[in-house]
Amino acid sequence: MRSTASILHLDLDAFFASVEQRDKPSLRGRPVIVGGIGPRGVVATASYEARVHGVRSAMRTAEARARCPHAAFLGGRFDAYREASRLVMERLRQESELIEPLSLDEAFVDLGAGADFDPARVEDVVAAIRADIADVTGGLTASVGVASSKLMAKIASEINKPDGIYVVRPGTEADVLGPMQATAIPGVGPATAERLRRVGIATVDDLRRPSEDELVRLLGQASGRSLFRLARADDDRPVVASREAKSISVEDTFEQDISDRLRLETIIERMARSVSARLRRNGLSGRTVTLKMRHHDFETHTRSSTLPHPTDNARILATMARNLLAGEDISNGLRLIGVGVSGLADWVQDDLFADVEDEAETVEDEQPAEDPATRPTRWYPGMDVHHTAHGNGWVWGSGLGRVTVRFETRWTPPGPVHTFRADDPDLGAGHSGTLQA
DNA sequence: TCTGGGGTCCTAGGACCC
DNA sequence: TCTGGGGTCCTAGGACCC
Repeated sequence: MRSTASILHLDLDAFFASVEQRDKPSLRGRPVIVGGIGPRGVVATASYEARVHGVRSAMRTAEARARCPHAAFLGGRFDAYREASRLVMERLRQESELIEPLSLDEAFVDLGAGADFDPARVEDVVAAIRADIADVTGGLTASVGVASSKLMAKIASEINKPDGIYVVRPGTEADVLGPMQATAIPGVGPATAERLRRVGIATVDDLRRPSEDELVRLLGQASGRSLFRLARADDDRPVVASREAKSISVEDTFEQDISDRLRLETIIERMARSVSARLRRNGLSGRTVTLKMRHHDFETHTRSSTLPHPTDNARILATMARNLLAGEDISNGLRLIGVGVSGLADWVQDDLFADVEDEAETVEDEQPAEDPATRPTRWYPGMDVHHTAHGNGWVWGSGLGRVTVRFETRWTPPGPVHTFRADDPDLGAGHSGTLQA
């Protein structure tokens, strides 16, 4: 723990939903819910207008619909989120070269790594950052915490959320933290909270009573020791600029359980191609292939096997994953399957045999599935579209061979709605993103 | 029409080696 | 015909985060 408040944590408010409201003027001020649209979907982000009705992240979309039927339910446009995120991270990097992104909407910044940081001026620095972020992203707001450690900066950014800032004065960390629930400490989730509750620990102050050895007995070596220190706001973890990926994976929950082995194998092959493509795009290869299976009753198993040498070859990955499926009883059906690769190396072994076939595979990387049951919907709510006569808009809804589009963009007032045939040749996918024209 | 998708880290047991 | 300890790798599962 350093003596100055020079670690900043920034968290964009209701990020996915805010980007949607920015780009869809008719949704501004209205409840917006971004996440899985299907029968088994869950909420990724709810706008604050939806949170008023009790809608939360990770809630089933069906429950969110019941709580907030008048909300707009959107499938998500990750290209747009990535672009907004890139602009935010770029701005943070102007403040200090030492920034640690945690996800698209969150990052730590080590202000102390900047040469001329003046702790007395933090509030001004943060005000400038937030003004610039709103400027470059078209109005997105962020919540910011500044403190002498990562732990307290992250906790501080929650305090005045949304669109707020909180600076923890050095020396007051333990006092700020003490009265909070133990679950305020990142890493204390439902399971840990329940274990703590059973021994009468609810708040961080409670968490300071047991000895370190008692916490280790209760929670294990790593959690016990780290929680003993974090409860006292004792945290000297550095801001770390970039971390290398440890694994790459793809998974899919089916609308209905699948027990047909051939269909599952087809899906596995498609997933192996997708993982292979991502490995190649990043110049990586991996040794361990993991097949994840979630059964009809939600019981989840993984099976893995490890190659002597790393590969990025789609056929090898697919064969390994298919072999892992072979030993499993799937007669009651699977609700989810996933293919992952770990043991990553940032080099690719020369493959003496597969070069020719690889060329062909590269071409078919990430093609849509042939299987109608798993093919992505052509028109999903929220998706950007373009019509030759009406211009740019977004899909409001679709079904029964029709698609309804609202023609408006980030830079227009709320626009009109028109319905087309789903196969209307004048209608096509638009550019997800923030570039004008 | 219960319960996403993409990750990270930790634990624990067994194999194998020294 | 043993007895032990340490280290590393692999596999499986679980907690947690956004």
